[in-house]
Amino acid sequence: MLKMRKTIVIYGLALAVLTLLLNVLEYKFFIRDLSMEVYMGLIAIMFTIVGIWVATKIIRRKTETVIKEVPVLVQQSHFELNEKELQRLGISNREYDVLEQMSQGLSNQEIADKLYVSLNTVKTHASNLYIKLDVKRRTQAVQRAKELGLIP
Amino acid sequence: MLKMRKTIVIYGLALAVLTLLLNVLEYKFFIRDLSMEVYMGLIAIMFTIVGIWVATKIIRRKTETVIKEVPVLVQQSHFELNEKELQRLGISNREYDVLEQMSQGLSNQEIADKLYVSLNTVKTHASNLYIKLDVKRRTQAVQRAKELGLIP
DNA sequence: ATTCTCTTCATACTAAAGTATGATTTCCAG
DNA sequence: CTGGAAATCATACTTTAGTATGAAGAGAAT
Repeated sequence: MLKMRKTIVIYGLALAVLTLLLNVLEYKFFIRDLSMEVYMGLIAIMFTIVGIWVATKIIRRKTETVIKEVPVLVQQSHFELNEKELQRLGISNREYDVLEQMSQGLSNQEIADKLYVSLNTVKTHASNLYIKLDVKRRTQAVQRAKELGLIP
Repeated sequence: MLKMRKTIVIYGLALAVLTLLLNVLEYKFFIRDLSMEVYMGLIAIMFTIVGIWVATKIIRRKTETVIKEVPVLVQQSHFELNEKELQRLGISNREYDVLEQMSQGLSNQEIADKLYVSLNTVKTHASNLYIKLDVKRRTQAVQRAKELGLIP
């Protein structure tokens, strides 16, 4: 609002200066000889320019901010482990580790290497997992685990 | 640019109308009696308003577009098959059938029974799939296929 | 007509997965 | 301190998965 007042002051001054200028021109160069239409046209154009200038001064600060909401697909960033299900099914820590690696598509041997245990150990954990998840194969285990929110 | 031309036309018309109006006023109501300053002031104010109007018409198009990225969790509720990938990888119809059943956690034998083909046929399709998907195991194949949008 | 892909299937393997059982150690709770 | 769960591993075995190779019919494309 402070700037508004400033704009009005500037506008008033500009008007005064132009009026003076026109008066000076009027008496010094006999512009009165020109037809009224041309005279008015000049003033009109001048003040249209002034108007545009004023408008830009005012409106520049009132730029319409169009907030365009662009939907961004987020790949499952919100996974939260369903610990209740884990407990309910009685899945142990190590079994869960194996399940995780399984869901990454690793073979039993690769899981064994990653977890620093023997192949047989992984097989045992896997077998126990299948019983607890009530499935027969690892592909089903991964499917079921995802359904139950045990893995992302 | 089309809109610019339209604005100019409107402006020209407005100027003409106002000039005419002033001429009519001039001869009918003896406005000439008013001092030149007041007369000019009125014209100035009028055309300042016109200028502002023109300016708003022009400037309104300078809207600041703030692109706000809204994260949208897509729970893959509506799956749309990525046929381009299927073609790119050269996966045949039958191979895709096997892939689908595979992702359901079925064994090769179960898939064979479901598709009314022999176990060996399923194995062949599976093997070819692994080559095309560049994976080694069915678990990885399912994973990869999901990433590529081949299966839900 | 013949080349090519898809589909089917077989045989013969190798590799991996999965089951069953038992043993050992560690660690926690009753 | 002791019974039980958890974790580890082994041996032995069965079942599935996966590879390699070849073959043959069907249909589309050239």
